[in-house]
Parts: sequence; structure tokens; C-alpha cells
Amino acid sequence: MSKWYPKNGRVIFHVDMNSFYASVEMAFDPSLKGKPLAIAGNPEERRGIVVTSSYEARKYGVKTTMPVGEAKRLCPNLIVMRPTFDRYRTASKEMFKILADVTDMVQPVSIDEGYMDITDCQDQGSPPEIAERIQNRIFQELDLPCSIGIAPNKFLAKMASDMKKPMGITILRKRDLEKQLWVLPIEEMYGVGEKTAEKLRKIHVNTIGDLARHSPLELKNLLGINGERLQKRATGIDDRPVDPEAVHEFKSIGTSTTLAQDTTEDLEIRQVFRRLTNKVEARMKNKTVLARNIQITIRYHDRKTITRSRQLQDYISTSDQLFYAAVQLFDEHWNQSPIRLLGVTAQDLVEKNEMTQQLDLFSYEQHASKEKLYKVMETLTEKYGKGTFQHLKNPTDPTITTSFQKDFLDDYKK
DNA sequence: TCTGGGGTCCTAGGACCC
DNA sequence: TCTGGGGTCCTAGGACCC
Repeated sequence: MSKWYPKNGRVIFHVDMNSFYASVEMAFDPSLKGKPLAIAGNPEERRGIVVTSSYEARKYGVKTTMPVGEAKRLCPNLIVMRPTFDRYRTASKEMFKILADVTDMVQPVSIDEGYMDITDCQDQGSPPEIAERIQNRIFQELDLPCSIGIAPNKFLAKMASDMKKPMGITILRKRDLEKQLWVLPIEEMYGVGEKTAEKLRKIHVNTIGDLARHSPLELKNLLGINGERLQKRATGIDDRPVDPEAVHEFKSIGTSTTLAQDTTEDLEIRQVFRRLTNKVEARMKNKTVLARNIQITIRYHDRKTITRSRQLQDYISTSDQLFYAAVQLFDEHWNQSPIRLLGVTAQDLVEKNEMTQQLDLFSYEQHASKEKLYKVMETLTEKYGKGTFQHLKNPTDPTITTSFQKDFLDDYKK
């Protein structure tokens, strides 16, 4: 058994649910099993693209992001369903519960996949045994298929889980890279998309093996830091840890919507922004965060898309605040042509509860009077509400601009 | 039959400071 | 007197992933 757990190394799983949305619908309504099924938006509202399809549908050439019309042409018997996200979220939670029974070292990366570090799970059996138990439990208890990749790091585990689907378990050892990984075409590598593949093909890098063996300097010149990283991964090096906390560390919260019809109507645009900011507010409340930066997205009728963002004076969270900031940006930048999509994203987020604990940032030991500092902070906290000290990293910084900070300096100098 | 919605990370230029 | 170089912040856009 110990041969599975090297002294200087890790054992990483990547658990990947197979055609997740379609599988959840089939578990919910078993009469769908064995039929070509696609989950897609409503074409009437211009959201008609395939999000997920069952393996039966894939046989006909149905693919993710394909317009529903085209999918139906390829597969006339295709059953098309709208997504029911609540079902997927519930199934996802159950799935991660099963993973958590093995170890706390689980990092969800999306609704249907996650990494596990099982290096310290030797008492539970060999990695293939553990993987099989996980796969069986998810299948028997939730009626959902998954594939699991077993490897010494995240990248290889991710590539491994992709090799056998559905219901595969694939072990990818360092010594097997040449046979199992290097033979794959370059666009199948995680992190290589259309643009990068095109560039790599031009310098005759056609497989992952070609990438591993190519001149590092040339790759750096072509792709920058990403070139170095991709090559490292191709040779089997990836030190990223499995981080169970990462899922809580949100960097942005945003929402966007494609309009049923392009519009130039000011009232309608404002109504859309109101809906969007209501949604962002609700999700920010859920996570108890505040934002100091707001970004809007405008997609025009010709699909040209622009983003405009602004750093704010204060941390905000309410729909009103988001709305005013968003509409202001919009009025400054809209070129008057018909709009296809609008979006609002809150960025530069901070945990609300942490805001009251930011006193540390002051280095108030350097100030003449602690008591005075506390008193001023107290007064201003009353005036502005709890959590106002987050952005006050250096109260003596002459460049600070927020109204609160000016007040603080004025009061403190007295 | 035209191409959704949710994210992350990286780059690059300009402003500004020292 | 008309000129270096490093560092950080801000903004816009692009690539990629599910």
C-alpha cells in the first residue's frame, strides 16, 4: 500500500461530474435516461445556446455553446430543457459532502468539479480504492456519473480526469507522461485555448510533448509568463496547493443579461440596470461583502463589447449605490448605438465583518495620543457606521481623498 | 442557427510618487 | 537644468475556463 504514497510528493484527485446538468435532470426524471437531452436557454429571448448535453446527444454532434436550432437540426429527436439551477446546486452540495467524508482538503472549483489532496489518507486505502469508493457513492446515492483523475499534482489530475469519460478512473504518473499526455494535441491541454493553440501551431508545437520539449526562450517570447507556466505543466510540474479556503475568497460578483431585443431606450436601460444591481446587492449581502470598485459591461448590436470601471470613494453595497455608480458610468460612455447586453460587476471586495477589525492598519503606536485617535475613530464610526475604517490604510497620507478620510484628518488635527 | 452567464488571471499604458 | 529608474495604483482589454 505504501508504494502509492511517495515520501516526497502528493496524491491529488480531480473529481469531474459527467455532463452534470443533463445527468441531474436524468436523475430527477429517470424517463429521460438514454435519450438525447440538451440543457439550453430560451431562443425567443436570444439565450438559445446549449449549455450541456447528454452523451446520447453528443453522438449526433451536439456541443456546448451551439445554438439550439443547429443542435435540433443535427439531432431531430433532441429533448431541450431549460436549466433548473436549484436542482444543480442541491446535487452539487450532496456531491461535495461525499468528498468531505474522505478529507477536509477539498477545493471546489466550479459547481461540478473539485480537487482533493488525499496525501494524508493512507489509512483509508490506496488512491484507486478511495477513488472507486467516491465514484460508487456518488453514483449509488445521487444517481450521478463522475470521472476521477489521480496524479501527483492538480494539472495532471485535471488532465487525467478528462481521459476516461463517463465513469472513468485514470491514474497519471510522472513516468507515464510521454505515453499518456505528450501524445495529445496541444488544444486539449488545460490552459491552452483557441488563440494560444493557433500561436503554438505556428511555431510547430502541435502536441503537449512538442510544448514540453520546445525552447523555453522562444515560448517566453511568444506567450510571456504563460509560456513558461504551460511548459512547466507539460513537463509535469505544478506546485499549486489544494486550497479549501479559496472558494470563499471572492474577487468579484457580477451579473449580466442579453436583452430580448436591442435597445436605445433610456427608460428600459435604467430598468435593466436596476434589476442587475438588485441581483448584485442580494448576492453581496449573502456573502456579507462590500465593494470599492464597480464595472459595467456594454455589448452593442455588432457584439463589440466594452467594459468601464471606476474606483469609488467609499465601500458600497446597496442596490441604490450600485445603481447610481453604474448609471453614471453608462451615461459617460454609451455611444448611443443599440445595446444587446448589459452587465454590472462589483469588484475590489472586502468582508464586512473584517472592516471593524482594521485598526491594526493604522500603526497608531506612532501617533502622539492613542486615546485621541480612539475617540476620533469612535465619533466617526458613529457618524458613518461600522466598518468605515477599511480603506483608511494610512491616515496621514496626503493623497487620501474620501470624504471620510478628510473628516478624519480634520478631527484628528484638532 | 448565429454565438449565455459566471468567473479568474495577465498585460500594458498612464498618472503619480520618490 | 529638461532628465533616470523603480514602485504602486488605476483603467481597459484579452485569454481562458466551466
